Amino acid sequence: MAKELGKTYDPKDIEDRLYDKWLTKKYFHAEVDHSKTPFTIVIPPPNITGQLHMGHAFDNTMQDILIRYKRMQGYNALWQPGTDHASIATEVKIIETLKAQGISKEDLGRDGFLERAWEWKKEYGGRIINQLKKLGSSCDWDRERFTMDEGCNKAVNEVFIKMYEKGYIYKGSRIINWCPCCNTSISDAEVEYEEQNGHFWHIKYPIVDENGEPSKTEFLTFATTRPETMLGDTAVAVNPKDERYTYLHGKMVWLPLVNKAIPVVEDDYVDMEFGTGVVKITPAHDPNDFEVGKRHNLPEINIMNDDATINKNGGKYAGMERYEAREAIVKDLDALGLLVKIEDYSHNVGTHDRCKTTIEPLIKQQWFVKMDELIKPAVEAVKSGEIQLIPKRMEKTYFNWTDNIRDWCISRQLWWGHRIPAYYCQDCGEIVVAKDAPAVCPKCGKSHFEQDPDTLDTWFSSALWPFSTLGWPDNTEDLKYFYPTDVLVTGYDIIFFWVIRMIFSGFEQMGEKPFKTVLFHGLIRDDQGRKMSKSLGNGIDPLEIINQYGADALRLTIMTGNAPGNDMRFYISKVENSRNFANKVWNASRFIMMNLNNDEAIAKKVDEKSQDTVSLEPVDKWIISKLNTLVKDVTDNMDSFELGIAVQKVYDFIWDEFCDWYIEMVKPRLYNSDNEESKIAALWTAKTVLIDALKLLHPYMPFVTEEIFCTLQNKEESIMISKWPVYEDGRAFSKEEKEIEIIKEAVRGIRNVRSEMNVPPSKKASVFIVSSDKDIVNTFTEGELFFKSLAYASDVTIQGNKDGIADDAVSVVIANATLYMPFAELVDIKAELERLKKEEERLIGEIKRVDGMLNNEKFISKAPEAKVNEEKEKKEKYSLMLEQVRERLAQLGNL
RNA sequence: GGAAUCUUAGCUCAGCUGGGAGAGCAUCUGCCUUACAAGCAGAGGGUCACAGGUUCGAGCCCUGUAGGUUCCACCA
Repeated sequence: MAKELGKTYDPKDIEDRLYDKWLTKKYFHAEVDHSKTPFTIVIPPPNITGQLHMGHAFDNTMQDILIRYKRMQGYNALWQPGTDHASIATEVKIIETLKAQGISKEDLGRDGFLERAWEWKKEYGGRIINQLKKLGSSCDWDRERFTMDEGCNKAVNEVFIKMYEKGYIYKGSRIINWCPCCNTSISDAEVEYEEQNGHFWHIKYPIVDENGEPSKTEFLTFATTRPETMLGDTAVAVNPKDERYTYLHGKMVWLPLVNKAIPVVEDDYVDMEFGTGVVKITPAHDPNDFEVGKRHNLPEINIMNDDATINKNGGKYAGMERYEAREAIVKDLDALGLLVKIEDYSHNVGTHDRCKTTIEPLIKQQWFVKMDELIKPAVEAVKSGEIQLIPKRMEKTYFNWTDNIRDWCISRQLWWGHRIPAYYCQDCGEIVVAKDAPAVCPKCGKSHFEQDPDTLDTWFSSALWPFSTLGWPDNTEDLKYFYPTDVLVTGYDIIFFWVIRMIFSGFEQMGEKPFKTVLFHGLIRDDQGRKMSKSLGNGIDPLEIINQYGADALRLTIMTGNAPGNDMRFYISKVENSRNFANKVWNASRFIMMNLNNDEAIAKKVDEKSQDTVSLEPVDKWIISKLNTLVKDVTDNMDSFELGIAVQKVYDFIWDEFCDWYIEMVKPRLYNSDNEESKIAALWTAKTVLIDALKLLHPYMPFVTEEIFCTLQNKEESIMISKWPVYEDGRAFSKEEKEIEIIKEAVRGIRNVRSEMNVPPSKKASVFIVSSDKDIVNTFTEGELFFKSLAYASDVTIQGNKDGIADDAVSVVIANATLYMPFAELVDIKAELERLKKEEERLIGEIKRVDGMLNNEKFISKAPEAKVNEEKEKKEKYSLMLEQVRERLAQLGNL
C-alpha cells in the first residue's frame, strides 16, 4: 500500500531528511571501478571567505544536474569538491577582523598571523560547504579538498620546482602592478580599468642650451595625467618621423624641480597625432615607458615607497602621499611658470579588482611564469576541438587572451598562501629552489639560508586543481582513472584567471588536457538587469529562496529559459512558478497514489503487470509514446548541454500532456468504470509514465522527485541511483498518437466554441459527430467518453450524415469530421455565421500559402520530398475542412 | 581603438544544424469540476530593430545601419 502525501508540497519537511539519507547511503561517493566508465567534474572551489550567492547556486546546480544525469546513466560519476584558500581575499578579511581588535598583522608576526588564519579557516571554511549541501549538491564530500592542504601544497612545490628547472619560472625585475592598499603585486588579470574623471596637466620643460643650462625661452610642451611621476622622468620622447621635433634630436631638456638634464629620445611608440607629440618617459612607473626605457637604456628611478608615498628619490617631496605630492608639484611648476594649462580629462585608471585602489606600476623583483611556450598546447587543444568550449563564441575570448599573453606575475607579498619554495643563501646570495632549505650552500658552502618571504598567486594552486585533487604528484589510481575530467562548469568571468591556466597546467604537468568540455554560464542579475553586488545591496540570498520556496524551485528557476553563457534576470515570480510546478508534480502523484490506495487488490495487480500483460487503451499508448519521444529528446539535449531546453520539455510534458490531458482523460475509467482491466491499465500507465518523467526531472529537482519516487513505490531505494530511461521501439505508437491528437483537437474545438458563445459549463449539450471516414469513426467511437468528461457532452452520437441534427446547431470542423452541438434557444445565428466566415478566411489563407509552395516548381524540385509531401497533406486537409465550413455556411445562410 | 553579444507578445526570455512564431509573468472571460485556486478551461497581443543580399523558402546564413550590454587593449 502506497503512503499518503500531504495536500501541498512542503520542501521544508523533506529536503534535509532526504539529503541526510543520500549521505548515509553514500550515493555521492565514487571509487575507482574499472567495470564502469568514469564521469568527472571538479568543482570550482569556492573561497573559504565566501557565502553562497546566486552565482554559486547557478554554477553548482548545473554541475549537479550533469552529475546526477550521468550517475543515473550508469557512469561512475565523481563530483570532486573543495574550497579555495583565496589568498588575498582571506588575508584582507582577517586583517579587518584583527583591526577591529586593534591588532595589526605585524603585531602577530608571520607565524602568529598564519595561526589565526588557519583558525579562521577552521571556523568559516565549512560554511559555504554546508550551503552547497542545502542546494542539493551531490558532491563526494569524502573527497573534500582545500587548495592549501598538504597534498595541494606538495603539488604546488613540485610544479614550482619543475618549472623553475625548466626555465619556465624565473625571478626578474619587471614593472608590475602594485596595490598600495593591499601592499602586494598583482597580476595583469587582476587589474580592472575604470573610467575616472581626472585632469590633463599641460607642462613644459625648458630645453637645455649649448651651455648645459635650461633655456629661458625654448620649451617643450606635453601633457600628463600623473604629474608626480615627473620626479622619476629619465627622458622625453618624440616620434623620429615627427618633423616638428627633428631639431631636438640628440638634445637634452631640463627636468625642473629635480633640476637635471634628461635626453630627448626618438621612439615609434609616440603617437604624433596625440597631444603635442611629446611624451615624458618615467620607466619606473609606467609599463609603456618601461619598454621605451629598455630600448634606449634609460635609468629607472623608483620614486615611490610601497605605500605610494614618495621616497627619498623625490627630494623635497619625499614622504608625501602620491596625490599630495601631485598637488605640490603642480603648484611648484606653476610658480616656475611651467604649467601651461589644466584640462578636464576622463580616462581609464587601473584599479585593483578587490579593493578598487588605483594601481601603481612599479619595478620590483618578482617571480614570473614565462608564458610563450606553455600556452601553445593550450591554444592547440581548443583550436583542434580537443577541448570544447560551450558556447563556441567563448573561443574568441580565449584566443584573444592567449594571442596577447604576457608573463604571469605569480609572487605576492602576502602571508596567507603557498610560500615560494626558494631559499637565499644569506652569505653569497645564491638562490636554491627546492622543497626544503638546503643544508649547505652549493656555491659557498655556508649554511645560512632564508626562504623567500613571498607567497604565490592564489590561482597558481587553482590551476592544478583538476589533478592535485586526484592525488598528483603521486601517480594514484584515482588520477589514472578519473583524469582527464569531463566537464568544467564555470562563469565566463574567470576564463583568464582560471580556465586557461588549468589548461596549460594540465598539458604541462600531466601531458593531457584537464577536461574535455568547458560549459560556461552567465551572470544572474537582479530584476532590473543589474549585477548583484554588495555595494548596491541588490543581492538575493539563495538560502532565503530555498527557505521560502525550496531548493528544487530555486534550481528550476535558474535553469529555465537560459542558454549557455547568457546572463539572466532573477524574478521572484519565476521562483513562484517553479514552486507551483513542484506542487503540480506533487499533486499529480498524489492523485495516482490516492487511486492506488483506494483498492489494494488493484494496486497489487498494477504492480504485477508489465507492458506486455496490461491491456493498454489508445490513450495509454498515446502518453507512453509521447513519453518515449520525450526521453529521446531530453537525453539528446542533455548530451549537448542544452540544459534549459531539456527541462522545458520535461515541464511541458508533465504539465500539459500528462496532467492536463492524460490524467483528465483517464479519470472516468478510474471513477466510474467497473472494468477492472481498464482501471489497471490506466493506473499502470500513469504510474509508469510518472516514474520515468520523475527520473527525467530528477537532476533538476532532486528532492521532490525523490520523495515522490520513494513514496509511490513504497521503498527506500533512491531515484538518484535508478536507471535513466531510454528510448524503446516497443514504446512508440504512432497510430494511437495520431488518434488521440485528433480527439484533443475536437475537444479543444468544442471548448473553444462554447467559450466564444458564452455557454456556461453547467449547460451540457448533445454532440453529434458526422464523418464518413472509417478510421475517424473508429477513433471517435473509442474516444466517446472523452467528450462527456472533457467537452461537456451530455451524450454523443456518431453518424455518417447530418440527418436529424438541427439546422441551427453549432458546428466544429476538424479534418475529416464535423461536430454538431444543437443548443436550441442559445444560438445566435448571426454570431455563428460570423465565426464560420472567420474560419473560412483562415482556411483560404492557409490553402493559399500551401498552394504558393506547391505551385512553385523550384520548391517541388529542390525541397526535400518529405517536406513536399507534408505540404500536400496539409493542402488536402485544409481543402476538406474548407468544404465542410462552406457547407455549413450555406445551410445557415438559408435559415 | 579591437572584439563578442543582444535587439522576438505589455515585461523577462526560449527558439538546436534555415521548412507554417513559443513559454512564464501580466491583461481579459468563464469555472471552488472529488490531484492541485500554488488550480482548470478559453481569449487578446508579435511586418522576430532597420536596409539590402543568398535561397524554392530566412527569426535563424551573409553585408551594412542604428541602439543596448559585455570583454580586451589603452595615447602619455
